[in-house]
Amino acid sequence: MKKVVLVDGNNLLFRSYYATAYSGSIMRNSKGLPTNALYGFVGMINKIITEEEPTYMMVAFDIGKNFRKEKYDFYKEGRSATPDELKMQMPIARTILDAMGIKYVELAPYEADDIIGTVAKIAESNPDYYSLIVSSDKDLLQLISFETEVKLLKQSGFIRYNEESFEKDYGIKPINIIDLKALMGDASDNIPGVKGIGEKTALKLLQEYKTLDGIYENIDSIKGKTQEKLLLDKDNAYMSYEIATIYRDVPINVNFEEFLYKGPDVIKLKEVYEELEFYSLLKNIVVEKQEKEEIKYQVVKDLNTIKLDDTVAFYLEVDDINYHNGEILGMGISDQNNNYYIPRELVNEAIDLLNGKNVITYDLKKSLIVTKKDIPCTFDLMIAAYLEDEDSSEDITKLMNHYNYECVSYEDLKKNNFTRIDNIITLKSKFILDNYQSFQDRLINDGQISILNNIEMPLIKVLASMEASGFKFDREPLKKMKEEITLKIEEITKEIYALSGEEFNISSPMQLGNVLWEKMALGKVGKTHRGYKTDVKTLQKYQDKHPIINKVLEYRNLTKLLSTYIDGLEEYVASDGKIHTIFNQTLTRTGRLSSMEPNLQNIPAREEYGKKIRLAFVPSNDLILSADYSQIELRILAHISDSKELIEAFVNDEDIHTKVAADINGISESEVTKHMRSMAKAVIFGIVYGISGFGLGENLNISRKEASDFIEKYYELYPGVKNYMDNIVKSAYETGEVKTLFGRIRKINELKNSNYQVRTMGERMALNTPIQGTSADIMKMAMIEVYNKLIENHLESKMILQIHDEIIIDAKKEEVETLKKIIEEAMINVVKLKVPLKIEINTGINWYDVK
DNA sequence: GATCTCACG
DNA sequence: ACGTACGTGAGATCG
Repeated sequence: MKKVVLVDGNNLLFRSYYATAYSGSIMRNSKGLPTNALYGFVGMINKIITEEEPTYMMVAFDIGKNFRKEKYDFYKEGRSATPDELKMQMPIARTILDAMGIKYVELAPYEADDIIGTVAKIAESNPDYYSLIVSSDKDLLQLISFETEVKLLKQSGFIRYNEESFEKDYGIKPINIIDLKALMGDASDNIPGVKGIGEKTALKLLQEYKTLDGIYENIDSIKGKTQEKLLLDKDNAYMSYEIATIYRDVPINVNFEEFLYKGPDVIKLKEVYEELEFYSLLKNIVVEKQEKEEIKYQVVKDLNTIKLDDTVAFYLEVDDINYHNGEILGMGISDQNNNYYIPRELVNEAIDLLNGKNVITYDLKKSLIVTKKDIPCTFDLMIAAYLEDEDSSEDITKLMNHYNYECVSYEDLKKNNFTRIDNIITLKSKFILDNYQSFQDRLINDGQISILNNIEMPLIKVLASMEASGFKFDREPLKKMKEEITLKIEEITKEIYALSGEEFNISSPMQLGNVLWEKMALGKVGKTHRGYKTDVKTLQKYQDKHPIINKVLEYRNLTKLLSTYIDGLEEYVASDGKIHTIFNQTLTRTGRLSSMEPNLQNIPAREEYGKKIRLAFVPSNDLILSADYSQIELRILAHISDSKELIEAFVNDEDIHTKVAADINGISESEVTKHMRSMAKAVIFGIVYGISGFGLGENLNISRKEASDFIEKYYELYPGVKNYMDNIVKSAYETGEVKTLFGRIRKINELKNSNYQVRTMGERMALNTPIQGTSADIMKMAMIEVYNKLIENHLESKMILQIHDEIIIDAKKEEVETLKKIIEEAMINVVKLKVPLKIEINTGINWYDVK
């Protein structure tokens, strides 16, 4: 017999909340998050598990609308609202259950009782199962049967009821709990029952007449006041009967294997407890030692002793996370039969042994940079893991730990001065060899193998070449700027102190907030966790209130330029006078690249003064050339939404923002003002992000109503877009993921979250990712093409940067014309959409001058 | 280490 | 009624 334990989750949460809440101050973690209900909840769940040792376990929750309430408003009326402190804990209870390895089920408009009733009913149809229901709610007693028991929780301890013990206690059959409720009502749920009949009378009646029907059939033999009351409230009695009946056919797919209790994911559980600061519970978690891979390897002294199979994995360790400054520590090579450790002095030669083999590694780009060699490699596990939504950080050990390879993290390895490096490196190459195949299979199965083979793998050496080339940096233009800014900051600081009447740290949002919004009372603004909001948008709202606001804005502007860009960038200038960024190819959730140490994708561009930072970015050849896609995301939107109007506009090379402005306002394009055009532009961008009326209103400083009307109008004019938005969200809910035009997948677990906010964010991701991701795919393919063409044509000009829809070339001036042709050809023809792609190319003697 | 702010597409 | 636009990285402050 297999035991199915069914738990009323809401009941447990309420019990544990109120068990401690009345005392006044409730338990919270250091961030102020209330945790009392969760702490009790976890305790109860643990107790259930140890006492009952379930084979299958499920926790049911109430969520959303409630069909009883929909039909009868008075149901549960008068109940005091669930306190916010408890509400906040509810979604976390789900997270805890996930980490505990316990399945939970919730489905509006049903209550937890109904879900439990449904599962118990299905369990009853399997002779192998018997069920135990855990709750303090007596309603659930109606579910008791030969195969189903109820553990009724009491203030302390519990009573365990089966058919027999229930009948002994109550003198009626379990199912007649419904009749009992129908008669006596339930004050806590506001079920009326028959006025004036309580538990005692009701039980006596049921013992005699068995059921509600029985009572009314024999109403004549019931005497006096009781008969009067029963007749008066007959309708109420039957209505109460209906409400009290647990609905046992909730439309859920019940697969008991999903309820199988296999114990917690200790790593996840630890994380959750740490967040909640459940230290006493943390002590009880035992992270089982993963089985240690015993690895045999030989330290290679002579490369001639190595004989490799056709398929080999290698892993190269470098002594700095930022590999541009790193030295090779050593290399591991694994094939089917052997693991070799190659000491650093032999690495360069050993790489030649890989020629002609099927070579697998983790983080090929790093190896290309540090060896400065062309390494043949067909499969980068780091990228495969990224595409499969697994750990793909620069530290391979995260992925290894996930697959039970015990391996010290890179951070700790470095702290220990890279001791035992030979053992660790060979373990890494062995791990790569052991696991690449399953990732390859997964990529083939989900259709992402072409993303790997045709986009990401060829892109690796393009990025490596860009990083290695670097962007030449001339400190000279910034020197004057730095002096100017430093002086100006001093000045403004004094002015701010004078205007506010006190000295404080202007860079501290907390102190600044207190001065502006409390002491000076310049406006009513929103709060953050720590104090008042002081961001640009908030400040701008009160710009005219007091001259100090503009001073603060200027202070912010200048300190940002100084610390992040002027001082910040200088630190990254290498001995060759260039800045070598690192492109992270396995980070963003949409498929875009990111750039770090330093980030060259966010160098000031929008504001004239900040833009002067770009004066320092100079060619190592003759010119900086920039090629950027015009409105690529909108063109992609036009394509994938198949919007007739948008496609036509792009095909005719119309100014899309002007066109939309004209359409929305019902005027001709020549009548569109600048203002109208920029409004339209904001609407269009908003749409791509999954905007709300509120959001657009905030952004454009117009009323929410006006903003909503704008959006509405847009949908009317471009029904294809609206249609796309609805469909993509719908399919994302069905499949839990979205894809780009080329099949790159993004899983969106947020859509399964029980929290409304998280879910709507998931919907916006679903909307935006195919657009942003497709654009990223296209740009990556174009870059590969440009790179290959540069080599084919033996050009000395180098691609050095990508900023999402733009590439930057360090150009030789005599190559500019050829470059323009090559780039245009590559970027425009990389894919055929229903709309043409369009690019713009500009050059300048430095990055600032590119126009 | 988390939070706030701000730079980019 | 909720809370309110997608994707990033970095510096300063705070606890």
